[in-house]
Order: sequence, then structure tokens, then C-alpha cells
Amino acid sequence: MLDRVSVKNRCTSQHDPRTGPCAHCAIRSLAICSVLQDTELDALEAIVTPIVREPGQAVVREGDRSSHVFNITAGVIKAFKHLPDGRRQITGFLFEADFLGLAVGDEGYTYGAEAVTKAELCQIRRTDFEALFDRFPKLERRLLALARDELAIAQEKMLLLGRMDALERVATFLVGLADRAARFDMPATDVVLPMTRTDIADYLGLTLETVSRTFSRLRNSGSIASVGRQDIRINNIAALRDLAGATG
Amino acid sequence: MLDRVSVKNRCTSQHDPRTGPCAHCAIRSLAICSVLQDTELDALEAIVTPIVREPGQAVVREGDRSSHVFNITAGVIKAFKHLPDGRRQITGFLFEADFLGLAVGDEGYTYGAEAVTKAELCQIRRTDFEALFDRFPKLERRLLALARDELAIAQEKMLLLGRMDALERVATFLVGLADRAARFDMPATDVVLPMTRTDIADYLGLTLETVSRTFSRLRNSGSIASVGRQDIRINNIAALRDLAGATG
DNA sequence: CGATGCCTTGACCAACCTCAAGTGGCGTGG
DNA sequence: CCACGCCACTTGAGGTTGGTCAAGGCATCG
Repeated sequence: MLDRVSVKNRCTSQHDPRTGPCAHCAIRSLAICSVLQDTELDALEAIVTPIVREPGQAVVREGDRSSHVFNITAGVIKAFKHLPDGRRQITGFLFEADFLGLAVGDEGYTYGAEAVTKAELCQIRRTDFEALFDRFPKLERRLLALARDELAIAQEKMLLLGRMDALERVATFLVGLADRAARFDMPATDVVLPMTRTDIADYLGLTLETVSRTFSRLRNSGSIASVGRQDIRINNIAALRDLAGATG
Repeated sequence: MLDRVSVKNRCTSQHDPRTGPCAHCAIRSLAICSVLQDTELDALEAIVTPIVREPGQAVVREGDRSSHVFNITAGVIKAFKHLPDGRRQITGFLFEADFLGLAVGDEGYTYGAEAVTKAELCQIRRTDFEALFDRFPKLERRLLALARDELAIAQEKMLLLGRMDALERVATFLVGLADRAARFDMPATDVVLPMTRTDIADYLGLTLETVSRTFSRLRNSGSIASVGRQDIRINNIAALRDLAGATG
């Protein structure tokens, strides 16, 4: 199941220090690293520490000093915020090539992040990373572009959380997963849901029961078919896009 | 009413080209411009066009080519997104010193923005603005910091829209306004609501009726008192913060 | 002084939540 | 190999919050 989330032909020796790990990284062309030339990668490699997290393990904790940033090289991470009484909002799922650590206040991480599936990340000390900006202004420029994209996505999500009903939310979620799969040259009709219904609910501002019922409605309407608990086949992406409001 | 939103002692000649408008700008120390030395301001002044918008007038339209960025020097702006059927989510209210134009895709503005009150803005062509980055890297760095803050705020808002009930949302909204007032050295107990109930509803993911009812509940509980339709006195900020979940 | 726009309030309704029971896959241990 | 327990998910019944529809109040403005 996890393999289907990963990019095909991912190099297994990506973190072997002798061979220049970054140069062989499968997500090299997708992550922020892509702005650096091959010859510039040693500067990045010098400050990167590969880490692994098992499902449920924390990557960062709300309130921790925000000392690191991360690049996800494999697996799925969820980022979230809590209310004092435990209510949770998942602000985003992060997949390979995604960057973690953008939104941050002076007071430390304003959110938590933990592994959904077994995940591999490149950990970089924030100060080390920012020290590269002077040498590689394009890195900073890329980060700004990334922040802008994130911001646009965040606003999409406000629209979803503030104004969409359950059906529209779930449809939007599925369309997003399908589009991501397509971008990674994977079949956009066979979507994997590595996260639990509870996670999806906390992402969409619903309860797990409503998510489950909504999947059933979509199944009954023929838009989707369940293959396994975590695998969904999309029969009618157009119908889903229609529900999602054509915004993506 | 508008005056109470504005910074005290704002220089009226802020856009007089002969005197170096930016140097005399009341919000100079608050906006992104603050990273530039006085001697560097001419580069900024050369590309700035002051504009004025009456209440309800558009600043940017969803889908327009995103050719400009803006600094708000006076008044209040709302940024929003629409669903095809007209449902609206206000993603943010922008006040003086705030920057407009961060979140943007290649396809143009992903949101609309229009004046809530009469507003004054510094309009800057995007290409002109970004051309300054090479000369003033600190400007870009400031923008990145701004984007990060925005992102953190956006995530707060997801938590609000996804997981808070109406009372918590309105309380959070009021606390935010009070804190902003305090930051501008204005009485934090007398809060002005320049926007309509409909705007507040679209901002909080509620209906105008629910917003109105919630104000009434807060009034009945003694936490707030209505002075005028757009003025609210906060009697018990601690109670509001408590409802808001201590996140601000 | 009437018209208009915005807000408040009430009655009713529906979407979603809560609580609860039941299903099915999977791993473990007898 | 099968029984069991566990966990995630599904489904149902009923309740609650907030939405919908409608009426009325109260400023401002011509």
C-alpha cells in the first residue's frame, strides 16, 4: 500500500552519504532542492539529516522550539492544531516532496506533525537552512513561492471549512488526492487513503461517522467504489469535480 | 468612526510626491516598508501609486491577472473567495499597514478584495516590486516572514472554521479585534466593527442571523455591551478569551 | 415622512453530531 | 488451524446546533 504512495523507481540509496544522497534523491526534481544545481547540492547535503518516523510518531510537537525544517522523502505526514479540550483540526497532509516548517511563529511551532504512515524525512536545522539563503538567493525565492502556494491552498481550505457541506468537502478531498496521484504519474482513478476516517474527519471539519456516511452516499450514487478499506476507485471524477465546485 | 480605525496623528500629506510620501507615511514603521532605510525609500516611491477605494469598490477581482500588490494605508479591506453558486468565504480583513497580494497563483488572483470602508492603498506593479528584491534582499526576507505569519494565521482560522462553535468563533473574532486595537495603542475595550453582520458571518463561516444572535448572547451574559450598531464595548475580555480557547 | 438598508428576533427545519450497536479484516495465541 | 480480540469502519436512532424563512425595529437619507 505504501509503495503506491511513493514515486516509482525511487532510489534506495538516497541517503547513502558516499554517493551524494541528494543527487540521487527521487524527489529531487520536485522538492525545494530542485532549485539547486547538482554542483551546489553538497551545501545542502552537509546540513541534512535523514530521519524515519513510524506511524503515529511525532515529527514536531505544538509549542516546541521550531529548530528544524523538513523535506518529506517518503510516506505521509499530518499537520494539526488542537484546542485546549482536545478538538483537533488537521491543517494538511504532507506527502513526499512536500516541505514542512514554513508556518512558524517566534514562539515555536504553532502546530504539531506526526507520521500517518512510515515516513522518511530530511531534517535540516533551521539556522543552517536559512544560512544558505545568502549563498543561494534562489532558495529563498523558491521558499517564498512555496509559501504563496501554501497560502492559496489554505484559503481554499477556509472556503471548504466555512462554506461547503459534507458531500462537497469529501468530494473535494477525493479530487485533490486524485489530482495529486495524476501529478505523480499514478492512476488517478485508484486513490489510496493512507489516513483513518478520523484523520479525514479532522481534516474536513466533520466527524468520522459523517465521513463514513458520505463515502457510502458516493458509493451508492456510483461516483466511487470501495476496493479496500484504504483504497477507493473513482468511477466518475467529473461528478466529484462537480460536487467540489470546480475549484479543485 | 473611520478615524477610530486609523492610526492617530496620521500625516495627511503622506502621498504628496514632493515631500517623499513614504518617508512621511504614518504606517511606515509597521508595513513592509519598514525594512528600508529612509535613504532607500526613493526606490519604493518611484513605483508606488496611491489609490483610493470607496466602500464596496473592488481592489482586485477573482481571476484577474495578478499584476499588482498593495499596502493598505488607511481603511479596511476584505479578501474573499466564492463558490460557483455565490456562497462566500471572507478569508481575511485587512487593515492599515497590512499587505495585500501575497497569496497568488500563476492563473491570477485566487481571491477577490474590496473596500469595507473608504480605503487608501499603495498600489505597486508586481514586477516592479519583485525587481526590488535583488537590490534589497531584506525586502524579500520580510515578505517571507510575512507569508509565514499569514500561514500561521490561516491555520488558526482553519481550526476556527473546522472545530469551533458559533460562540467560540465570535469570541475569537472580538478578541482578535481587541488585540489589534491594543497593538495600535487604542482602547482595547472599545472595538469598532466597520464590517456588516453579513461580512462577519462570511468571515466566521456562519449566517448573519447566527452572528446577531451570538452577539445578543454575549450581551446578555454581560461580556460585551453594544454602544452603536458598529461599536462594541468589551466588558469582560477574560471571558471572551476563555471562550476563544486561549489561542488568541 | 416615507424609503431603504441593516440588524434583531422568532418559529421551524435540516444537516450534522452524538451515542450506540454491529460488521469485517487481521493479527495473535491456544 | 481456528478462535478470539482488537481496531477501524459502517450503520442506525435520536438530539442539537445552526440554517432558513419571515416579521419587525431602528437608524439614515432623500
